[in-house]
Amino acid sequence: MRIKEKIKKLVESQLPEISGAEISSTENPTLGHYSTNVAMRLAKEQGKNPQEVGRELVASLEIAAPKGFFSKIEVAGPGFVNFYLSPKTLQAELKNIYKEKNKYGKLSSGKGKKVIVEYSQPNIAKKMHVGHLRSTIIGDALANILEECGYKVIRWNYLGDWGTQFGKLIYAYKTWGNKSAVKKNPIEELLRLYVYFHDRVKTDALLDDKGREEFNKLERGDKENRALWKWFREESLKEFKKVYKLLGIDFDVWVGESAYEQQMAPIISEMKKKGIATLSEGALVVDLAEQGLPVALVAKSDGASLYLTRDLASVRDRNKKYKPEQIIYVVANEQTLHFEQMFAVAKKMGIDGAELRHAKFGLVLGEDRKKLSTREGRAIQLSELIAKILVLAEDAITKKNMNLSAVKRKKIAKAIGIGALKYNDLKENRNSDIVFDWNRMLDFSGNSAPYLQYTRARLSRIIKKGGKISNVDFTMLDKDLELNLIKKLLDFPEEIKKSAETLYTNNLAGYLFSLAVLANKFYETTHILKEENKKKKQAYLALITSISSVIKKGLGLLGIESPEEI
RNA sequence: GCGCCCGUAGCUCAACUGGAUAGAGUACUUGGCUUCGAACCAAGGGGUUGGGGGUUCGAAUCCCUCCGGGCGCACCA
Repeated sequence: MRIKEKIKKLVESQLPEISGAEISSTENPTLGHYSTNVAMRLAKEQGKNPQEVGRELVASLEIAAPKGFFSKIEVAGPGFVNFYLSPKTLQAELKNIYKEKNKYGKLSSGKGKKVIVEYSQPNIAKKMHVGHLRSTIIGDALANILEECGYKVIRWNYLGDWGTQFGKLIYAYKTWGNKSAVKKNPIEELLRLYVYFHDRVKTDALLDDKGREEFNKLERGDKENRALWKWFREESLKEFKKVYKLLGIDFDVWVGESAYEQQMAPIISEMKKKGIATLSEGALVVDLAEQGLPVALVAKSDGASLYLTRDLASVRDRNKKYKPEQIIYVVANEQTLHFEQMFAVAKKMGIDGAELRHAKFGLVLGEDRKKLSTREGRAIQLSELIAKILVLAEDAITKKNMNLSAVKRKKIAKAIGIGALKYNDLKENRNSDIVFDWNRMLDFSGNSAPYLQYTRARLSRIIKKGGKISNVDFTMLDKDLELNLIKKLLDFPEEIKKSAETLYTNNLAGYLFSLAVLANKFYETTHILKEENKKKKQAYLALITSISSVIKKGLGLLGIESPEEI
């Protein structure tokens, strides 16, 4: 980023009339290392020929640029100005990167600021399924990335531990369930009851009212219902924590919707008092026509609270307690309207503080392109998915590497299997729906976590065998591939920054993959340990040390381990 | 019916948010292990970016329209 900033300042110094020259890092090295489109922008404004404007700019830049910094600046294509860094500049940059070691990539843009990332949000008394997986791993990665940018990140697991669903479950338990069955196999049994309830609703519409009734009792503090709720919640948490442990994911705050039930009455009366909420068909609603949104329901006609209302209470509470700069909700697309409404109501109520952002992601669909629903029992369970992938990973490792101890093999299987699972989601633009496909989840080749892990494991072996690195002469690295690798390393902080701003992870994943592709090319074409020129060998070792470190750190940001050997 | 998202190579997806010759993986064909770990590398074919129109130096990206898919739209979360 330093380099990019330098070029930006340089261009702006030559073009005082332009505000904010845009410099982009070029993908294709034949088009320079960096480029700018200011000449085209300027030409448009002034009605001039873009290439001519470009040539003028290049002429003045050549005088203004520090000597030897660029090897070439040229106008190309429709009027781009392309910058080619000199080998000297690249070598000097690598020297810095090498010195920074694992600190390289750390940014300070978020320093002194707090951000709450809310993710995972499993529902009590249900199993986590593939849908929760997306929120969990995207949220975890975003939290890591924001942390790398200097933010103090609060990882929040907002449990679905309140709502009518518990009324339904309690009704189902009281009607068809029994204590010993739940004790024996808590989650299985509760899930069975829940699915059974929804089956029965299809033929008996009155059941929905029964469920609401039980929830209402729960909300009013009915002792029996309270006890049941508490029991179900505890059993579920135990189950969730097992899954999180396997995924290597943890949270700072485990506060769910139930925490805000006390604040429902005051917040509802406040909305009434402020004239924001009005009665409609017995329920309390907020009109959002001005915002171009449908009416939002904030309290049911029986007085019971709703999701949206609890979310509002939570926003207010979070602002008060943590004073975050942002609250980021990592929640699926299907809830887009809910968040638009919630943000709009919050604004109307004058709840200010954190910027509220919905980092939405596409659904996981079945092979029939339909939503996988828990109610119909169609969802693939997370624990089942993880178990399967761990077995497969271990098989693959056994085939590749016979000499590992059982303990080591298990450990590596976890890194590979879980890594593949996570990377599979994180490499994609989170907006698109995903059609669930076992084969894709279990693919360990090509653009996948195991490819990156493998790349680093090979480099690690060389570094280990290469011995101590000292007195590195970076000018030894002068071949195209070597210089391209350095340029690629230079892009790392920029990719982290971009991910933090856009809340996307796919650019970072794609960056790591393209770095690994170059690294493997280098590996195949340059036999480092056999290099007879000692100075060259040292420089090669230093280069791959930096590459290995960036891959490790990049994967770490995505929540993926990269063991020294796999 | 209304709103939001999407449609790119056989399949799964990118494309720096309006930039250069639309790129990867996978599958397929071919070549490379006595050489730092072949979960790798090299080479090849594969496209009217769903159709049509518009905006401008420049469109997969923005606007209009049609076709196809997904998800929402008052007492679930």
